[in-house]
Amino acid sequence: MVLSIYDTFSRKPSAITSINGTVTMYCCGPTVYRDAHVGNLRTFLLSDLIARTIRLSGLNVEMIQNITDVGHMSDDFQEDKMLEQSKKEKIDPFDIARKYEERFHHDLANLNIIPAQKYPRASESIELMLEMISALIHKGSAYVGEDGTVYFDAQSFSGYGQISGNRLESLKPGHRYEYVEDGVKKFHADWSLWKPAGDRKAMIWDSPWGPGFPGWHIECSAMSLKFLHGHINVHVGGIDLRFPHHENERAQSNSITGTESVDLWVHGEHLLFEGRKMSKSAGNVVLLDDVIAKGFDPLALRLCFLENRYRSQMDLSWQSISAAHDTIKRWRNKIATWGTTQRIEIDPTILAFLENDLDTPRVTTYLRSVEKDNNLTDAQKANAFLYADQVLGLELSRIQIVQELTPELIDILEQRERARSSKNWSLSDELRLRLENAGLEISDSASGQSWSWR
RNA sequence: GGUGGAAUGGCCGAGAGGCGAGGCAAGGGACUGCAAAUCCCUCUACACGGGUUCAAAUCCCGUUUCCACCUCCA
Repeated sequence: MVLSIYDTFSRKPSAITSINGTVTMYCCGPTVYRDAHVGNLRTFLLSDLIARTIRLSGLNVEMIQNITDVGHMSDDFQEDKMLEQSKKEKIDPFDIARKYEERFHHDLANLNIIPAQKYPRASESIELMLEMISALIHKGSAYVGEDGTVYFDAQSFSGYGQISGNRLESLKPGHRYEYVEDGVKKFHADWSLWKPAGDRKAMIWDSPWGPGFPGWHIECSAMSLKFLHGHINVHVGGIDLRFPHHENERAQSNSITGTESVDLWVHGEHLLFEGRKMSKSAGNVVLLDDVIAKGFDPLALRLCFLENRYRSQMDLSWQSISAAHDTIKRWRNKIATWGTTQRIEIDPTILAFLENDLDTPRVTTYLRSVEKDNNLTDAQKANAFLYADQVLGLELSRIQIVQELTPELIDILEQRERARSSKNWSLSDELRLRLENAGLEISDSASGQSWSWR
């Protein structure tokens, strides 16, 4: 069996395809003009879960994730997001890109996401895009407007709208915003592949149509086809990219290859915080560093995500992160006492849950029942947890990290030991409170006090 | 207006037509000098109105409310 996952295009779960035992995967990556918030990270985690499950089924994965560092226009200011942030921080736009790109990788590592094989940058793939734009013009799928902008001709692609369910006619009004007819496009749904530089001085490149910069959608078509050898088995991204980004990407790629370039379109639903989509304007943005700063294991966030279906909107709260933090800690402690096995046996139940559209909530529920089942041996329990952890990625076999105690804390611990042996309970309780405020957990037993970090 | 989803107890959330997942919080108990941790127990819900069926949270029709997307977005 292999992973079967919900395909937005066909609107039903479909078995993952592969070529000679390898699944090619493309994941829409970040625009590196700011930190990724935990909602962004939920989508990046989805790619990781897919890749890990595919490997558990015995197939290889070749995975690419792009870094958008040019051409992503901001609607508010009609300016490139990179350049906008560059002005704000008063540093070179490429330095902005490298800064947030590094932080993106840092976040992925903290969430125990296995890196892709390659993270191609849009700014380093301009040649690829220029080639593709020329090819699209040559095929009659694109045209050069009077202002020097190269547009994709939406009507040239008959399947336009099949991913999102939108129809070209229905899109006409441009309902959300006051629609401004710019008069250069031939058709309202056409989009730009290459834009002339105009007044712009930074992040521009020469092209057959004069100096300028690429449109946002073309980078994914160019990089996915190039780096995944012309065909993508699985394409992953957030639900909001379904339209227009993926719709446009599909039109571009298919016009080039003349076939269906992507087998499966997988979309992750949004994360809500306090019942609303996490966004800057709503003021409810949470970063992974915020989670860590509150003393939570970043993998507690990972567990929170795993306990919800990737296709459901989920509402995150500090309470649920805290609960997940405690659960991971308990599991690690128990596994340490059960003993880790040398060889992990396949657990068909867990594998079946995962291969059934990444049903991670069922896996975690199953693990909780294994945890409580008195008919299982410790070795059997450990095996189930460690087998699942190959995909869950919660580092359940990790021994608690022992941080150095400060001399002050050591002193308080010794004082408390003495207070306890002389049965000075009020002093003992006071000292315990001080230790707990410093982030320790104290437990007393017949053999004396012991401590651990929260 | 178009498009894609959703509605389950104090909260979060699985649900396959057929004895009410699970978690968190809360309350009670065991253990403890007291706690913490751990373990045991308790708390019986499916938006509304119809329909199909021996049987509906689940299927069908309608209604209401909510979220998201409609050329910024993970």
